[in-house]
Amino acid sequence: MIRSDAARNRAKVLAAAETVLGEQGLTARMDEIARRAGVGVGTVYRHFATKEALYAAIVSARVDLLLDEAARLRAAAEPETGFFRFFAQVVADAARKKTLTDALHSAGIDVKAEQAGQRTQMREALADLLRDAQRVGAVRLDVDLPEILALLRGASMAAETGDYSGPVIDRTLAVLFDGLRPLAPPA
Amino acid sequence: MIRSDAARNRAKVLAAAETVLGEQGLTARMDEIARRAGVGVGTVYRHFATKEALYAAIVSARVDLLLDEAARLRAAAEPETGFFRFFAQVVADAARKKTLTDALHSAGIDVKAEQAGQRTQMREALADLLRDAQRVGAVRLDVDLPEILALLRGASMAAETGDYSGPVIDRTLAVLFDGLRPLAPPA
DNA sequence: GTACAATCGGAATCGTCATTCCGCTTCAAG
DNA sequence: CTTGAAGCGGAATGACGATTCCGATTGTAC
Repeated sequence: MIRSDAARNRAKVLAAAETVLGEQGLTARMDEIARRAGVGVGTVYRHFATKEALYAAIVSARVDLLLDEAARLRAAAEPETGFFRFFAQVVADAARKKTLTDALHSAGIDVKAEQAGQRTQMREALADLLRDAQRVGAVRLDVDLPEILALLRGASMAAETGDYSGPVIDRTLAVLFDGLRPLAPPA
Repeated sequence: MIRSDAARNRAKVLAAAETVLGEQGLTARMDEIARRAGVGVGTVYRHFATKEALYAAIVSARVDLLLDEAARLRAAAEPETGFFRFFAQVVADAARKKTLTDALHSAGIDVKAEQAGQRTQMREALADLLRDAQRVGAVRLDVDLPEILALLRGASMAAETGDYSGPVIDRTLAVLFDGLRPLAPPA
């Protein structure tokens, strides 16, 4: 039987962590997270073995949501827009909260099995959407997944760190998307 | 009179720091820098008050080089290509070494006066090159500096953190540049 | 060659967290 | 209502590194 207070506290910790990590990223202190959850540090550690584990739990949940969104877009069978919508979705998500997945990664912190799996899934989801879009001529044929990943990462990181207004993000994406469309009929 | 050994050591420290910080970024330890410079930590501190100061000195030098390049491109009076060349130059520089300017910034470390000045200069250099390119129709008119900065930051950060091969970077930039070109004559 | 100030090197210090520990409290089964 | 187990709070611990300190060196001026 799971104690009711334990469940409640776990939820409070997750919520607080999502907020604090979203605001301060990896530099946030465990004390701060505990404080905002209205709980002692010990309690945080009872639920999550380590700062990294707590972080992973949060990121993982967000990635799952994005993967769902990808599946939904794919099912909608609108290959002309699905890819672009998903791309925009990811960037919007990054803008909302500091994910710092890349910071984590570049900091050399090991990517755990679960995360590796998600990474693969994300990659596949993008590849699928991209292929669909290319099939119907919505995206030029001479781009491949690596370029897409680079563009998506770049856009996400910029959105994450910078302090851009919505309109700027929209215009930035517009430029990117135009670049991805098929070239005008060559001379 | 500046002692000859002091000058020599300062140079050694700078060189080592450029290498080490370039490889490991901000997480590099002062001991490591000292060791690679073949010098004691105390010596490092005699020349640079703080890790941040050392870091700033290096970044500052690199930015100056980029600013020179911008001026040179502007003087070359080839408005069609200057902007694009500079953009590619910055990204290539980021790919070569971890600048981590943004990491620094997002870490909340104060930007000193000198750096603020360089930031402004960089901004102006880009604005100039952009204006020139737009004047001759090499870049679409509905993009402005903020979007350019977002794109440049995104591309640089992706290049910095990721492990992309040269060809991928080239294709990525190609997409970006195509997106920045004037739209094909509307229907 | 001598003297003195500028430098050195690197051990010791200090501060900052993540993580651990443990006596106290609270839940829920009987 | 009683009791044992699970959970709690938060002080204490431990590691890691930046920065400081100071006796030993070394460069330069005279």
